[in-house]
Amino acid sequence: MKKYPLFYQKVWKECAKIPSGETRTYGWLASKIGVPGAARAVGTALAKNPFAPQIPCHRVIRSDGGMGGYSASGGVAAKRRMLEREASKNHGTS
DNA sequence: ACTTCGGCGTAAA
DNA sequence: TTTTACGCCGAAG
Repeated sequence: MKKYPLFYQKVWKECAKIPSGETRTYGWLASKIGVPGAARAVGTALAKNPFAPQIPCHRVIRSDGGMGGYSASGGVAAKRRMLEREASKNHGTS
């Protein structure tokens, strides 16, 4: 069991609070954590996240609406796919 | 639309 | 211990 920085845990926690089909920006998450402007630090936290495919970090996107990157499986492609899948699920249509 | 610089936190040197 | 480099960024030019 490794000890992770408090900042990382905050990020993962907030990230886990994001409802399905919804998306948040890194800056929004950073402000929620308590460090507005640390969008990059937030990205770093998600990048080092040991729960990579487990934590809904794929629901976090850039302020531009882009995916930026994705250190977990599949990369940006998988991220985009999950996002669309959860969004469609929200609509109720397949 | 694209490029450049700035700012935050962590990991590594 | 201090400094440098890095990362799923963001804003400005």
